[in-house]
Amino acid sequence: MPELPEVETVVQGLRARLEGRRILGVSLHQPLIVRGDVALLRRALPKSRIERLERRGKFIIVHLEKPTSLRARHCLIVHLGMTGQLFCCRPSLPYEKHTHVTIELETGEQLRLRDPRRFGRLEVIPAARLEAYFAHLGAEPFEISLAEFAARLARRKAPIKSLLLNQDLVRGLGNIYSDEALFAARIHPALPAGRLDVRALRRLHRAMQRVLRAAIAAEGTSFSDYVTADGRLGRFQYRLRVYGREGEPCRRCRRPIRRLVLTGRSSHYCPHCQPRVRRIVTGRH
DNA sequence: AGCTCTTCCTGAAAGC
DNA sequence: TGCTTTCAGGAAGAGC
Repeated sequence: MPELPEVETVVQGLRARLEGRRILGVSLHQPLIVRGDVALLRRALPKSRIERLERRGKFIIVHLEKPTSLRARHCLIVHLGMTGQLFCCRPSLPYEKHTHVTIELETGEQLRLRDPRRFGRLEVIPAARLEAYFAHLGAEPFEISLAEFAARLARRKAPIKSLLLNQDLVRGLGNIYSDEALFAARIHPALPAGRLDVRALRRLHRAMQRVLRAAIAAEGTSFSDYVTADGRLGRFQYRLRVYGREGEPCRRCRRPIRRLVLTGRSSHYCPHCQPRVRRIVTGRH
């Protein structure tokens, strides 16, 4: 599942092959992957030059220079959903199933978007609408201060795990890195966020940044479909402490990792290393 | 406003 | 063995 480290790895890998290059054309094999104005996408991409790539949370933003055929600058926005792959390849590479979009580049290469589960999206918007488009998104995990992080979680009653997944607070964490950050900070995923004390908040703020940096250094976690921009696998799956390890021994205390469901998402944790500091009323049982 | 549930989609895994 | 059912999850939108 592409989360911040996977998206960052893809963006870094694509920069050298895309920035400064011109787009020749675009083919939509599965138009349903496109959100918003499909006609605009078909108009804006051909003949545009790619100025630069940017990541915001789990979104990829391709900034396009203004082609002579259009009045304004535009941006291509890509979200990889949970099985999306965005990669450069030679045109001779056979089309894999679920390849939805092909973008032809002046270099002779192709930029392809493949996404078996189709939770991803592709959209072109005028550059002037970019900030409004992302207005709801929370802060970057590497930019948010501890004070701001604490303020956003204060008095919230939802489980801390659920709020880490909420992109409006902090952007970029998904199920894997939320679980890993909570383990590293020794915080139980079901704990209401507002009950975290200052020390727990500091541990979580640090753990979140440390886990994400380590995952970026390892080029992400290849758990299901994720590959880098060159089609290689990430390496962080070998360093996961709790995610996907239900029943296996905790790497710290050797007790079995458990799994519980919070707001429809599985949470992996160690009951011993991540104790409930106070009794939680869950409303279940 | 805050929180939870549902929906979209496919393939792998579990169940019978 | 082979078919059917269940499950996984990001984020938008509905509902409470």
